[in-house]
Amino acid sequence: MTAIRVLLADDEHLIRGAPAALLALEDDLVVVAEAATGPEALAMARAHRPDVAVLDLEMPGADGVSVATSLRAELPGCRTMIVTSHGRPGHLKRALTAGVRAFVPKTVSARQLAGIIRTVHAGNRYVDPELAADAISAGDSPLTAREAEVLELAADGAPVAEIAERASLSQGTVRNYLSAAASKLGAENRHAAVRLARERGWV
Amino acid sequence: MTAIRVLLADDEHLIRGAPAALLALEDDLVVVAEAATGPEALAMARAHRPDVAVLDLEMPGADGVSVATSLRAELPGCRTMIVTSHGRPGHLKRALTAGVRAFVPKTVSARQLAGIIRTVHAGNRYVDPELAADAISAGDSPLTAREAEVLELAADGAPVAEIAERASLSQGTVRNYLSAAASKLGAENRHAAVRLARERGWV
DNA sequence: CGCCCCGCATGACGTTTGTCATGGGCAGTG
DNA sequence: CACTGCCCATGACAAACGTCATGCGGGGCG
Repeated sequence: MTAIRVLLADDEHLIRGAPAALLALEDDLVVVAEAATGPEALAMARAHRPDVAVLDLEMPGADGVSVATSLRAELPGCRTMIVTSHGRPGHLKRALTAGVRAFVPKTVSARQLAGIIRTVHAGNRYVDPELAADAISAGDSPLTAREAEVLELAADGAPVAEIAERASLSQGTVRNYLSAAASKLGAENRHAAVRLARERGWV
Repeated sequence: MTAIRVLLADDEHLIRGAPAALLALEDDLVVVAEAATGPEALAMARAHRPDVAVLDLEMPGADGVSVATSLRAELPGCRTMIVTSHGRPGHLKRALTAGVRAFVPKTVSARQLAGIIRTVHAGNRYVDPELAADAISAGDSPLTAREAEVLELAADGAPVAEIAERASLSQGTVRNYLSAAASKLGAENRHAAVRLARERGWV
């Protein structure tokens, strides 16, 4: 049996260090490449053609999900999985629709991670039960496309006038969307709405 | 020479896994305890009396700095150091004034971490050069105590009325502080101010 | 001591925002 | 084709917000 070839992409070097521990215990895994940024991960994947790519969700350059989509197009044989510290429900959904095979919080142990890598390599999927429950209970985003767009422009606390200009909309319209979004999310005002949408991964 | 006794506290299991790799390479370090939350870290420290405590900044229960202050009071012989993914200048300052001996980003390798642990155990300090530069250029918080307090209450987008009640202040006063804070930070409104203050670690 | 500066606190005033009613255009569905 | 839901826009009114003038009290300085 030939070993599973793994690509590790994470800007936190300590996390990339974990597989060293992994290798000491598991002899059917081999780390063929490491990367600290999104673009670097892509380049490494092209060069080394891993069986499984383990991607951090938050990386400089490009986030894990977008790397996964690129990878899916370029290297269909390569399975991808995401690890993250912040398990937002929306991110999980985005990842799964991007064809990611596993979604794992960084709270797992190296041993568990090894198991999940094997699961993924065997063609199966894995999602952390906790995160899955959150995602299901949180449900889908109730926001329309425009509402989400406007809410995103409001994310850094910009005044309505600026948002209206950047979205090429009337101020009244912007206020309407913001109001609609806030009420759909059960928020008192748009800023609280932004916060909630962020928490659920809808922005 | 007897080995350095280390406590590891981090909710991300993968990070705690790194020292396993470390142990394979370094024979003068021994991990005597691990913890995933703030309170757990304290309990473990009391039970095992480590030489050096390596604490994550963001943990459930209590953050690394508050654990460090408690530790300093209870186990003066124990040196503390902080590791973190998000290197905010303000956090570094808070940590140092709390008597923490080292402040390190998670981008370091396990080998570097080992070196820093030795440095700390020898009685020296270490701060990541990058973070130090940021902290110096960012400077001190220009906010007065009340301004910071009110800004913090405004952090989740609450309306002024609620903030006023929670701070036992008049609404006008709250608006004043918020306005002052925003202008000091160069922000257009309080929400942008909150965002900026967060980035700099001043809240 | 008298002085001034700064932090703290408040109410008043004009502006921005949230909300609601209303209406037209446009796509998808039964 | 009628219907429904989304998008875009407008105007009006009340509530929330930002800014200013003002006043009080304590610490540093001449």
